[in-house]
Amino acid sequence: MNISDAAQATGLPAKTIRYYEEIGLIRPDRRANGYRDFAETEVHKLRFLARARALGFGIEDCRSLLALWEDRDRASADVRQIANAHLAAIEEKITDLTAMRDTLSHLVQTCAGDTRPDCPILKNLSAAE
Amino acid sequence: MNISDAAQATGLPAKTIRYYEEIGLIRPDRRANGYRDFAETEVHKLRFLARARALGFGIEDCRSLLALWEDRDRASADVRQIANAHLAAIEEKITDLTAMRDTLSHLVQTCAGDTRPDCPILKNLSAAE
DNA sequence: CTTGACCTTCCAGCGACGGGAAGCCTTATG
DNA sequence: CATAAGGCTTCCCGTCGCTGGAAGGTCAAG
Repeated sequence: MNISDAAQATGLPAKTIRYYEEIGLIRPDRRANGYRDFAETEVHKLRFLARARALGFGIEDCRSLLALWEDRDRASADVRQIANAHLAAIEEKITDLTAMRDTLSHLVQTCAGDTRPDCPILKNLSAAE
Repeated sequence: MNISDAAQATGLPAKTIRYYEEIGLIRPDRRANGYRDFAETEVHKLRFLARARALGFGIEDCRSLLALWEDRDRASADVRQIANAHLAAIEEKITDLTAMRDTLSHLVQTCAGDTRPDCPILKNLSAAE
């Protein structure tokens, strides 16, 4: 299986797949001509990675999760701990973004948005009380 | 006013202030010895930038907002348009993060988190249905 | 005069890729 | 069999907004 087929099968760009190999997340075989040759197990790993990334896990978390996935003697507590920490980080981001959204949406609503220069948005940026 | 005083006055790290000068957001004076000398107007700009960044505006947005701020003939519509676009981007991020959080929090709750290897989190990553 | 705290510039790195160049390999067509 | 198109390879630079650190000049206190 060539890289473009693996890309098609996983939804990941070929560039990303090469990058994952470079940083040691996957280890596809090589043919005599130097082309990567993706076995089904590597494709499966790529799909795993794609889903973990879609849930926002960072690369190092993905590396850990992948290792746990391949370890049949893992403790689910280890997986849960990673997921839990990530969940907390996401919730913090949501909190921050929500605060920004509330402030901004209030400012946008109070701004006339016409040709006059008077603007509560700039006023707020200029001197938040 | 030296850079560390400006940093103190604005809450921005000195490194960040130097960076803002490098990319042309501010233009502090220089003394004979090469030290930057921050007038009150530059400090004011820095405070403006700090607040805009805290609301999540990107550097280029900050540049535009700063230009509008200094333009007494601006139209508030221009300010509002930038803020509105940014608001939409934030809301999209919140939507994405919320979806991640919902999925993750469900998975974390259904994972026993003990010494057994069985784990719905890995199961989900392995094959989301 | 020395010490230590400033200040300066420059260079490298973060995360997770993406763009594009230069060059080899394969496949389809004339 | 030659050629063209497309796929594959590696390599290097750019993204965004800083942050850390090195090497060296400057200043104020004792």
